[in-house]
Order: sequence, then structure tokens, then C-alpha cells
Amino acid sequence: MGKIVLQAGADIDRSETPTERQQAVLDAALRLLVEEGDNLTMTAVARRASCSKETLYKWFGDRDGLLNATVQWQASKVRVTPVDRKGLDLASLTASLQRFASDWLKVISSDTSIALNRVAVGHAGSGKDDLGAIVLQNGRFALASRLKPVLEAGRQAGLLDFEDAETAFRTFFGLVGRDVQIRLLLGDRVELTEATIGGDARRATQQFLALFGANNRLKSL
Amino acid sequence: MGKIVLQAGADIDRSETPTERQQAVLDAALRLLVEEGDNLTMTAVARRASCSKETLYKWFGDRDGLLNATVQWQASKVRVTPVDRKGLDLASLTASLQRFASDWLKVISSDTSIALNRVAVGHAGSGKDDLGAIVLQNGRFALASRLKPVLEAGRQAGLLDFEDAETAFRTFFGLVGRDVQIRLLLGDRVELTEATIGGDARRATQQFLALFGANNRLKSL
DNA sequence: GCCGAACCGTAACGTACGGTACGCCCCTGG
DNA sequence: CCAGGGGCGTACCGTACGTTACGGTTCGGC
Repeated sequence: MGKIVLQAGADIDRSETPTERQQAVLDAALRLLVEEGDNLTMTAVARRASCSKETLYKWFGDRDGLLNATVQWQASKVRVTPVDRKGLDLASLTASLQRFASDWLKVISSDTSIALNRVAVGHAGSGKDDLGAIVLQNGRFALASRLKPVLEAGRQAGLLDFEDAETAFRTFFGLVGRDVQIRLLLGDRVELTEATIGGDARRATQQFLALFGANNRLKSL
Repeated sequence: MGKIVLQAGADIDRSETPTERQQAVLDAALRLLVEEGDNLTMTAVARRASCSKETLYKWFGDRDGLLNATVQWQASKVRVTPVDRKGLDLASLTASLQRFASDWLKVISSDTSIALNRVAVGHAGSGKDDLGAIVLQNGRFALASRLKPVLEAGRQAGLLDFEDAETAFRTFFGLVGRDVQIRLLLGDRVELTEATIGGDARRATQQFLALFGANNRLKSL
């Protein structure tokens, strides 16, 4: 029904939720985006979604509009459950961190994440749309805003010791992701089985605790 | 004179070094790539380089060939000086690591690196060329092969303690880069002054030493 | 001074694709 | 039962750009 537009230049998430049918179309576009990358054609999307090009243009206005809506649609699908912070002992904190790490690794190694990041990076150069901002918002920054409360809680409970939650988070981010994302984006075949992800999550968590655990005396930033 | 071709699919760095004039053309293409991103046109390159399109096609065969040659040209320009490993005390090791970190941050935040990574990521989806492999080879893997000897030397000197140089390197990589590269690629304006780079390099180095320094008892990976 | 090769500038061709127009079907409401 | 609108399929238009062709110019060799 309503055009899903994005106020050019202004605020993000300025969008109405798409109808059932529109969601189907967006899903088709998403699947095609994963397969074809940025060189998907409007005709291909129309064919895949079994709809007419005219409909696409009526709904999304533009090729960029379609891409925008697709990315936002995927973003809206991964709204996550807020973490419970009732357990405040070291074991549960460790488990939480490990879970975050594991989830994050699974996300960034997924086909759709790779595809979305690829197109967003590609579009980031010529600032026609803000795909980059959207992806960033629903990736790195969403992770931060979910993880920071946990870190703060850990500090409150005397389990963690850090000055700034932001820098602590960024260190955790680096320890978890390392070179994985850029390698995947650049097409490197990285072996990421369930097992290695689990191991990496455990290792990253231990390293993070070694650096920011309250019982350790490594505070000299 | 000779076409600068790349054996499709096979080995990298299978290329003759370009002539003086060709280098000038490639530099022009590179500058244009930084400005325009992947939507540079052959006409634009020809105009910028003050050469004819016919020459471009004769030399590089193809648009992809031109891009390939441009990326390789930039890669060939950053052949680095191997590090001296004569000083084996903690101070010099720290200085080396810090220098690596600082250099790396400067590289990934440079305009040309961002532009090159952007096009390489964009092309990584549809496997027409191996720009991704080239960039990876001259970025992340080049860094690894330069840094690993230093790490090994540090271990020999009893300053570092790690099982596998590869994983140690990847941790260092993560501690240095954190979220910087992906944010830059996605168009986020990251403040990276000389000062912050220095601070980040120092911090990453200290964290790395905290994790892998031989005098610390954090070996339970 | 002449020849050919390399190269510049530009015009021309072909195509792929974004965007639009139109005819037809189906479905709903009156 | 009929009118109308939303939506499918498709043909079509315009354009941008990759690629090619061609005439003019410079330059080294004889």
C-alpha cells in the first residue's frame, strides 16, 4: 500500500512496516541479493517475486528504494531478545559473553550478512543511500547496545574492571571478530564450523576476562 | 607494450611490470578509483590519463583487466622493508609491535586502502576476478608474514609465550583493528588522528603483551 | 624526406538495464 | 451481475557505458 520511503539524508528507521505481500517480495529480493550480489536486476526481482516491475516501482519508488527496504527488512527480522542480567556471578557472565561471541560469529559468517555487508560497502562510496549506516546500526552498534549493559552489570557486580564501556566493548569486538569479517567479505574461504565458532567464542571470552577481569592486575590500559 | 594479464583463476602476481607510461595511466586510474569508487568509467580513466580508450583496451584488455592491474599496481607500491630482529629485549619488541599496529591503522584508514577494499569487496560476490584475493594477499596476509617472524623471535627470546604464531597474530590483528576497518568501509566517519592512532597502537600492544607475555600466567587460552 | 608503429581524440555501435505504459485477469464491493 | 481497482506480464523507451573503428599526429629508423 504505502510507499516504503526513507527520508533522504535524515533519520533512519523512518518506515512503515510492509504488508504481507511486500514482505514476500522483499524476501525474494533478499534471496536474490544473496545469490547475485549488487548486480541483481529489477526484472530478476520481479520475476523471482512473481510480481510486475510496475508494482516494484510503485511500492519502492526506485532501485535504491528497493535495496533500502530490503536491507531494513532483513534488519527488522533480527530484533533480538534482551539479555537477562539476574545472574551476576562469574559463571553466568562468562556464559553470556561466550554466547554473544558465538552468536556474533554466526551472524557475520552467514550468507545473508555477507551479502548485505557487501552491497552496503559497495554503496558506501557514492553516498546515494545510507545502506552502510543501516547495516552498521543493526550490526556493530546493535551488538554494542546489547552487550554494554552486560558489561556494566559485570562491573557493578565487581567482576569486571574497566574505565569506559565503549572501549571495553571494542576490545571484545576485536577479540571475537579478529580478521574473520574482512576475510569473508573479500571472498576468502574461512572454515567456520560450529565447533570452531564455539572454540573461538571461548577463547575470546577468556582473553577478554584476562584483560578486564577484576581479579587481574592489568589495569595499565 | 605487453598486455598485463592475469591468468584467470590461477596464480597471482603473474604479471609483467608496467612501463613508465603505463604506470602513469595506472596511477590516474587509481586516483579516479579513490574519487569515484567502482563506478569509474573507461572514458573517465582515458580522459584523466590523457590517453585513448583504444590504448587502454590494448594494454589491459578489459575493464576488469584495468581494475586488476590497478589494484596490483598499488599493491606493488607498498612492498615493505623487512624488520630487523637484532634487538631482542622487551623494549624493542614492544616498539616493534607498536610500530606495526600504528602502521597498520594508518594503512587501513587511508583513502586508497578504503577505496581498494571497497571495490574488492564489491567484486568478491560475483567471482569474475580475484581482486579480493589480491587485496587480502597484500593486506592481511602480508602483515601476517611480516609480523610472524617478530613474534617467533620474541618467543625465542623468552619474551612471548604462545602455541601457534597464526592465532597469536590473529589476536593481535583483532586487538589493533577492532571495529575500525568495517566501520570505515561502511562509511562511518571514524576520528583517526595521529594521536588516537598512537594511543590505540600502544593500548593494543599492551593488551597483546598482557595476553601473550611470557611473564604472565595467562596460558589457559 | 619517407614509412610504419604507437598513440591520441572522438565518433559510432551494441547491449544491458532502469524506468514507464498498456492490456488483461482476478477479486471485491455494491 | 457489473464496475473498478490492484496487480501480473510484457512490450517499449532512453540512456549510460563497454567496446570497437577510424582519422590525425608524433617519433624513431632508413
